[in-house]
Amino acid sequence: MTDKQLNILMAAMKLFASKGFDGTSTNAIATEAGVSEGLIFKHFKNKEGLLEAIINYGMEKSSVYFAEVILISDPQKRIEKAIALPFSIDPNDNQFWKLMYALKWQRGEYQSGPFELFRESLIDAFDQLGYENPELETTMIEVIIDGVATQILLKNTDAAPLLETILKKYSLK
Amino acid sequence: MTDKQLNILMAAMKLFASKGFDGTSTNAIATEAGVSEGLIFKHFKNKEGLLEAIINYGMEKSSVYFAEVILISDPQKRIEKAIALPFSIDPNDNQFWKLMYALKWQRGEYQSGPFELFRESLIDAFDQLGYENPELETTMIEVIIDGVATQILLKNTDAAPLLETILKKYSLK
DNA sequence: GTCTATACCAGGATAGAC
DNA sequence: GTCTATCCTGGTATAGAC
Repeated sequence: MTDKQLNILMAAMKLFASKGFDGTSTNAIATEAGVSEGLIFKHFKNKEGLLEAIINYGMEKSSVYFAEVILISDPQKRIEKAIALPFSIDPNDNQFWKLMYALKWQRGEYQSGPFELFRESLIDAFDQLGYENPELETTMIEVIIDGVATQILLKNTDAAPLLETILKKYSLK
Repeated sequence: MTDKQLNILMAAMKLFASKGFDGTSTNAIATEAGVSEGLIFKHFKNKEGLLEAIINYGMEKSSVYFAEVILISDPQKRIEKAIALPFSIDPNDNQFWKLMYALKWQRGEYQSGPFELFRESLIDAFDQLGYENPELETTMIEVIIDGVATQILLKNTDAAPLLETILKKYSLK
C-alpha cells in the first residue's frame, strides 16, 4: 500500500462520510487526496471497489473491538464492556464510523460475521446471569449502543457523564 | 396539490429512502410515479426542491407527535409518552422516517424548531421530578429514541416487548 | 397540467505517455 | 506508480407543443 493509495483511501472515507457515496465524485476524491483521478481506478478498479476497500479496512478494526468484549469470561463485566464500546471510539475513527452508519441507513449495508458473534456472546452473558429473556436484553444493549453512537458521532455529546448514567441506570454499577 | 403531484412526492420519498438522495435519478422518480420527467421540474423547480417539499411534509407530521408529548402536564407521564414515541410510528410512515435518519447521517440535516421544544419539555419534566441532572436524563431519552428507531426501522425488530423492557428498566413502570 | 424532445454538463472510466 | 487527455453515458434541467 503506497502513500498515495492511503491518501485516496482516507480522502474517500472523509468525503463518503460527509457527502455520501453517490454524493461524492471521484474527481473530488482525487483533489482531496492530491492525486490524479485516473490513479483511483488503477488502484481500486472502480468507485465501488474503493468503498469495499474502506469497509474491509474498518471491518478488521471493528472485529478487534468486538473480540475485546467476547473474550471477557465474567458475564457482568462482559456486558459492561459492551455498553462502554461506543464510548471508547478513537476520535480519529469518527469519520469511519459515521460512514458505517450512513451506509446502514442508505443502503442497508450490514455488519456481518464478527457482529453476530458479539451478539451471541451477550445473549450468553445474560443467560448466565439468569435473566428471563436474554435475547431481549441483548437487543436493549444494541439499542443503547446505536443510540449512544448517534449521540456521539452526530451531536458531539460529551460522552463521559453519559456512560456513568447508563451503567447506573442499568444497575451495573 | 394534484394527483400526479402527490404521486411524485410519494415516489421520491420511497426512492430517496431506499437509494438515497443522490442515488436516485429524476428519471427513476418519474417512472415510479407514472409521470413524465419534465413534470417534476414544473412542480418542484428542481430535485432539491422536491426534497424540501418532502421534508416539510414530514415536519408537519412530526410536530404533531411532539405536541402530544409536550402537552402532557404530568411529568412522569410526559416522559413515558416520549419513550413510547418511536414505538407508535405508523408503519406507513416508515419510509419517511428512514429517509429522515439517512439524511441526518448523510448531510447532517437537522430536526429544527419543534424538536427543540420537545427537548426542553423533557428537561422540565425531569426537573419537576427532582432529578439531579435533567439535561443528562433527557439526553438518555434521546439515546433510547434513536436506538429504538434504528432497531425498528432498520432491523424490523418486534417493538412491543422492547417497550415493556425499557419502561421497566427505567423504573417508570 | 402534462408530455415530448432536446440541450448540456458532470461523472465514471479507459488509454497511453512518462 | 502516476499523470494527462479523452470518451461516453446518464443525469438534471429547459422549451415548446398539446
